[in-house]
Amino acid sequence: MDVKTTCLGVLAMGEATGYEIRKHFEDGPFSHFAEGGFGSIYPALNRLTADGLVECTEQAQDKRPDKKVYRLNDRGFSALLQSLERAPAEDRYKSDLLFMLFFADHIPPTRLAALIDDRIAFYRDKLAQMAECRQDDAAPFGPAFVHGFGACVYQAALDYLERHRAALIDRVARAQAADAAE
Amino acid sequence: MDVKTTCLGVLAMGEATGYEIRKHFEDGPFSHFAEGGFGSIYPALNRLTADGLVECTEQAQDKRPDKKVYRLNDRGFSALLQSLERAPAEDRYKSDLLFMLFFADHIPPTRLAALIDDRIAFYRDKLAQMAECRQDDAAPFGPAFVHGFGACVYQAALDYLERHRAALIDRVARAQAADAAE
DNA sequence: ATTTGCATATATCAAATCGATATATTATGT
DNA sequence: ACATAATATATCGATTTGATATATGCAAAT
Repeated sequence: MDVKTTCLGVLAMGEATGYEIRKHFEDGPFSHFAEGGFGSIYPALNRLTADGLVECTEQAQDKRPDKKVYRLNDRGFSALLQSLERAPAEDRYKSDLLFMLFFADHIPPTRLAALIDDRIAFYRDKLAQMAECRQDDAAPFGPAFVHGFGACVYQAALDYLERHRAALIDRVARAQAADAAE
Repeated sequence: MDVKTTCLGVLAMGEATGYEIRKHFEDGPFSHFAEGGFGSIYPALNRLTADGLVECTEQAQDKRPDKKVYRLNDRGFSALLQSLERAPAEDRYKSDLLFMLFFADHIPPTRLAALIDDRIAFYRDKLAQMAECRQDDAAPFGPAFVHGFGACVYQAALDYLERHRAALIDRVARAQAADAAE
């Protein structure tokens, strides 16, 4: 599922600029499972336009760069539906924090605490933010299902960190103290 | 955290070939939070060798390509510890399946069921596999903490799919039937 | 009996993506 | 007064992905 396809997905929810698509990847309902920076979004939109899957209207703005508003057309919507027929690739998860915590035994306990606390705060924020945006009843079921999945997984991650934080820090502190004493 | 650093991480657990590092990314204790194919691992190992962070011993094999066994040296270990001091990047999660399920309302219920069932089977396998590899008591705490985190999150994802599978499929089926009837 | 596929191993390369930077203006916070 | 964030597009080197090439042994299915 490349950036072109995820852009089609965002545009299926309504017209948007490249800048707005980026925001959807960061904050919106796509943020839990899609990604993409400007460096991939803008070329993708150019390509989609050239391939005739989206249409672009330039809107001049006072004291701002021109907006390029992209809109999905019928061929674009078909392309999106086709992408839903292919077998999904495996999920991909990458976490610097978990890599670091794997080597927790080599990290000072105070830093360990700071790292975990930051992530706890992050998950709390995320969950609070997600709790706010409840859907209206007429909404389609897909987005609600995916939203619920994201919330559920974030909650599990948060709970785990809160439940095991103290034990990890305590054990590492003891081990390091014993090691220093030799 | 680039592939060079994650390779250092794997090599900190013991010497390995590029091929074996790949397997660690796929199955081993790093698989929940690190990634990398041959196309990034082999260049990374060449680079690490050139930079003097790892050492390489070629082992000729009968009827097999030569093995290149890589081993972390002191400078390499220092580099790994230094990477633990930097601020971790945000986690990155990408899921084709969730993208597709976001548009569940456009997917036939039978396919929806197949997609979800496949993922349920995947999570069950993964969790069974993870349950097997228990650690010995003398092991460092970091790997156990990260292992527990992974298991906890996978379990939450599995539970969610099992609990909400039927409702999603049922609702989508009704909506599509109503839509077809017009 | 034979083909198909998987495991062992390294390597390369085009295409895709990332991450930082450039440009320009306004609004907001310190 | 000054710095930072937000709005908006664009580029570009560096990194990563995903597919393919090469070579062989072994096991399982046809």
